[in-house]
Amino acid sequence: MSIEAEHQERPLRADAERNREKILAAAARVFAERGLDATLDEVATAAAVGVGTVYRRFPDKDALIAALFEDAIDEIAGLARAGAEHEDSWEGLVWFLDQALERQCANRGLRDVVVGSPYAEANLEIAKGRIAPCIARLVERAQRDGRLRGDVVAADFPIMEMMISSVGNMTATVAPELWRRYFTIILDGLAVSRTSPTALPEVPEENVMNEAIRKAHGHARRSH
Amino acid sequence: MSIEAEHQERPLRADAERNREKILAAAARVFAERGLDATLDEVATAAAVGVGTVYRRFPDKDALIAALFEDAIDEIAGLARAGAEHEDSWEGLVWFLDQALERQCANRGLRDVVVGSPYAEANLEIAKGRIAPCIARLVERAQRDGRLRGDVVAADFPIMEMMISSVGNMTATVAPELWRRYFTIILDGLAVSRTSPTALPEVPEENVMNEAIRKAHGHARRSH
DNA sequence: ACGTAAACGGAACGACTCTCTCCACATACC
DNA sequence: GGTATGTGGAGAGAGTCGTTCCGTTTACGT
Repeated sequence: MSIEAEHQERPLRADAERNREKILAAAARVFAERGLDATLDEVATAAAVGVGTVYRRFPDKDALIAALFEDAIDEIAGLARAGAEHEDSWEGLVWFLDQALERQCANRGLRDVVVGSPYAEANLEIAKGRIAPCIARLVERAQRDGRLRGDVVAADFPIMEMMISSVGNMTATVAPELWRRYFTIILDGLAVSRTSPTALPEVPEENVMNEAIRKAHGHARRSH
Repeated sequence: MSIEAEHQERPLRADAERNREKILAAAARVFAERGLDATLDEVATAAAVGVGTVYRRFPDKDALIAALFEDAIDEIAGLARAGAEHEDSWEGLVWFLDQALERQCANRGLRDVVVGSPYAEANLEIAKGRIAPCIARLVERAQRDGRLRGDVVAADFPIMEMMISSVGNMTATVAPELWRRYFTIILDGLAVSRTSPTALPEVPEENVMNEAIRKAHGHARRSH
């Protein structure tokens, strides 16, 4: 109709482009640490920018979140496909879970997206849909090879991931690798048979729980 | 000093006592379903009583929560002691975990208390302190008997409990027994050795996760 | 029966929180 | 140097939730 069918909007002014990048970087940091509940004011402050600037680049919070996490979700789907190419089916599955968990445990925002926060739900469910079939293939192959117990089902895996990443996120600041203990225990439970347990990494301090709880309340305090 | 040293305050008027009970019952129901974030207005409505009445009986929200959960926490400590009396140390441990999880998975409020919500923290930490040593004894005994893998530690158990109960609470309305699958898998991972996996209960529907997520957003929706 | 202390309901208060808008002011680019 | 573009951040607007207050009702002793 008008001038030309150029969906490409005119390039941003140099400073605007610079700020856009600062915002994305800051948002990535803030959402990773605090989860998707973090305020856009926090993001703006972390980017050394005003909130208004954030809203000039991204129509609303959901759009910013979608822009940040669409790639991350596709990356996970890619990992699942890569795992399927491992010659050993069990190790392919374990490798995929390890990689996915590493990301979700280090990034509270990513976990929120995957587990399903109210944010950007609509914008990201198509992306999330791409993961399920990949996992299904990984699981079936490991079961055919007699390595993965036959009574688990593909749908169990997202649930176990969210279970493990709940530990990961809770203890992220206190003992960032602690989730691997429970991941190892679960893997030992998923194997068809084994003669002795796989060695566990990083013994937890007597009071990780308490410290994690204390820290968590620092940022999520109720009013009173 | 005065009239007499009767800490016992004069008995409540009949209707007041009746309401006190209605409030406690309603609070138990509401907190079990919605967790400690539930409003006192919700509790009052569920008790068919005004908020003012709740505040006449309990100085504040924390006091109500403490009144409700102090017993529940002591009960868990009791379960741990009971588990220690089982002749088979492994089965004693499993029995205790099962009992504790049954309670925490059916009761989101109890889980919040144990995992450490900001509510009534001060009021209940003494009660919580009674549990840890009981678990330690259970764990050590099962390890001495060579049934429980030696590289786990008592402090791992509260963490695994919170992991499993996170599934329990998330899927409570959709598939209330689903957590038992992951409990079983973890037990298989905790045993020193086994030749074949323990049968898993209740296969999850293809989309439990999604439904659970959808339901969860029903009650915890952000503003927008 | 009746008077009064006790209890009641629930509107409203106050103190937050968080998204998003608005506009006087600054800046990059032609 | 002129102007479209971009900026900051105060504050509007819509919540949420614990707690209080007080006009009304009710149980209970006399």
